[in-house]
Amino acid sequence: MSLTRMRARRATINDVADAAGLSRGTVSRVVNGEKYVSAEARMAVEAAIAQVGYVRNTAARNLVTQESRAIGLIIHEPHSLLFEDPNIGSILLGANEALSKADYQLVTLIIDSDRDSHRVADHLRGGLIDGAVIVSARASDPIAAAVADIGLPAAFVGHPDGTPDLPYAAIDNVEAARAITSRLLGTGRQRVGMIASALDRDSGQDRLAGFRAAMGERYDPRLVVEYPLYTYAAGFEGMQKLLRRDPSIDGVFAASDAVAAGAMTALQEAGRRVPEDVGIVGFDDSSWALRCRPQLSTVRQPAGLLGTTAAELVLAQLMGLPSSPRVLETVVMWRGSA
Amino acid sequence: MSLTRMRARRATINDVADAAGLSRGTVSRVVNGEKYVSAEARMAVEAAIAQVGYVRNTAARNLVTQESRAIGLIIHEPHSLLFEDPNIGSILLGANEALSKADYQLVTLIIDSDRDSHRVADHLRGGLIDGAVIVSARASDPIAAAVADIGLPAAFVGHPDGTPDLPYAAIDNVEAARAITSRLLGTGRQRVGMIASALDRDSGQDRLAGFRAAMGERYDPRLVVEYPLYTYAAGFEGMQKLLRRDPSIDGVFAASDAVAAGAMTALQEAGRRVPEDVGIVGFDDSSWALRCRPQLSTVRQPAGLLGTTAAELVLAQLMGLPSSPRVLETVVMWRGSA
DNA sequence: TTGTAAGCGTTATCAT
DNA sequence: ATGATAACGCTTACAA
Repeated sequence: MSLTRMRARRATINDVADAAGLSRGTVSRVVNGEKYVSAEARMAVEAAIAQVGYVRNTAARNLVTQESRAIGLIIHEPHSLLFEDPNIGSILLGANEALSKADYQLVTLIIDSDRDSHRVADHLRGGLIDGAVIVSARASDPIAAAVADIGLPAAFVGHPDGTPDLPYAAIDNVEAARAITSRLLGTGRQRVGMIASALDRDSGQDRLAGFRAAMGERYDPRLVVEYPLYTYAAGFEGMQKLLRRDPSIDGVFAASDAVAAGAMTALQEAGRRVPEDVGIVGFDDSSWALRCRPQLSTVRQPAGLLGTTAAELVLAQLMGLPSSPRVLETVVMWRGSA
Repeated sequence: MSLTRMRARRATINDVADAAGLSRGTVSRVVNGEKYVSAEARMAVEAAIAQVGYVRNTAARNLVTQESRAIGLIIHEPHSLLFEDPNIGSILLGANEALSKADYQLVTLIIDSDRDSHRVADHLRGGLIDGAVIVSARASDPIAAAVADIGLPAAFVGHPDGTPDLPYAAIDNVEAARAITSRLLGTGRQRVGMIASALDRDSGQDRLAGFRAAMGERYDPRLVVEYPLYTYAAGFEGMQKLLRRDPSIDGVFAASDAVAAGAMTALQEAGRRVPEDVGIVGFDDSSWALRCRPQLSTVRQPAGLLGTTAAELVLAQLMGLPSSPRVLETVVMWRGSA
């Protein structure tokens, strides 16, 4: 006595062909909307499809066509950033939009452990994906190797150094940081510091470098504090530390809006007025910026466009076109916080 | 004259077999780490693999094994929520953790247009995925149909009604809303209102129902305002509206922490002290809660666990185990805002 | 322990 | 316009 199978075998193209009294070839042509099928054949096939409940097996199709029409987007962020950083959502949506338009499926793969890292690398190698957009890769992890391994068309968002020679979509963090710091200086501040973050990433390093460049002679390492992540908490603690180090501080560049928001809270709790007593500027022009009171002066980073551009970079490679790095414009948004 | 092909054909298992002087079968056994291969054969194969640069084609493998060891996570959120709602990141990470442990690859599919909706549905149907976790499906969209179509093992996060009879991982929004509203009432407030949101979703409806239940006789529809999204902006505007409607309002339940944060800002700009003049409570215990001054009293929603549980629900189905809805505990976090 | 060969469900080429 | 038939790259009985 045997148990009844719960789920019936999926109908194949053969079942359709049989039901329609036609060949597999014809069925395939109908399914793919090709020319050269008679109206009657088409109708017969369509009826048969409905009758047997056929849906095409994409895996089999991919095997023969040698493409998947899917692009991976790999996110490798520290746990907390997935929550705090609004850019990443915009990047995702931007990439999705570009790919959707080209009729590619975006599949997002997240890396949150070594195990993930290897599994994702295998996924890339396996031919399940035609290309990849890589958000914040670590130079060391297996992803870069996998991409190189099989010459997978890929592009970075951002521009970590030490990574393979791939096209990227990025902004000029040093120039943008220099610009907003100069503007802050332009309000007449005498003692300006920075809450730097994520120095293990190119963006973190570059923003610090830009700050330093703008400060020139006035740069004082004692007025710079460093935190590993672009978080509200980093800003809050960082500002308290700066205040302790030099109570006369009257300006601060925070490495991101989240950091700036934390700093503003710390400042206000310490009884300093913003922007009268201390001016504060951020980076990103994320939703944080408008939420602060006063609203944040910051650098607008075109997060969505970064995603879109990176996606287009891999699309270009897929079409055999040359694709080279693209650096996008940023603009200083001057509001009430400085 | 013909152009040189840029990328060489990928090595197949046949190439390895040839290079090693062994059969495909043996190579396959080595690759899959099976028993019954001699040490010398294994070494020869490994050498050959390295020599020809072989990586197995997963699509082909999936075709024959009839599984992909991948689970889709479908996110269908209005644009803005992907940025404002921190829960979704937690859900993602939670699901990923559970699947990673079971050696499944989580692939996140996002839906941001009708076009996406259909493409994703095809992706599900195509056999590229063994199961799906669905975050906030609309009852109407093609996803539910696709899942039903082929009987794909799936589970919801949350519990939209009108959706097919699938297991889900959710919290009891009405009970939780009732609980925190009661607590707010317990502080002696006389005029308490609500900023309701997302009434097109089960969570939005249920939170309103819970509020209403807690208010009983005291429920006054004039003290309830509604907004489509759980956003800071909704809270800000909603609070202003409530204040206009009844300046004597002294308590408010916001449908989410983001909403509560907006409300708090509006209150403070209007010169009301929190919690002295008006008490405010939120929902989620997201990172917003600790960011507010005073910190938010709110309902802790175990977002990560929701993701984990939903993932386990589909894993169970994959193993042929029964899987039934699971409702997770929430707890009231009482802090300074009321 | 290893080799052989039959699929997995498609698409694509070539006759007809 | 349609039908055979050969791939696509792999796993897996079954035989040896």
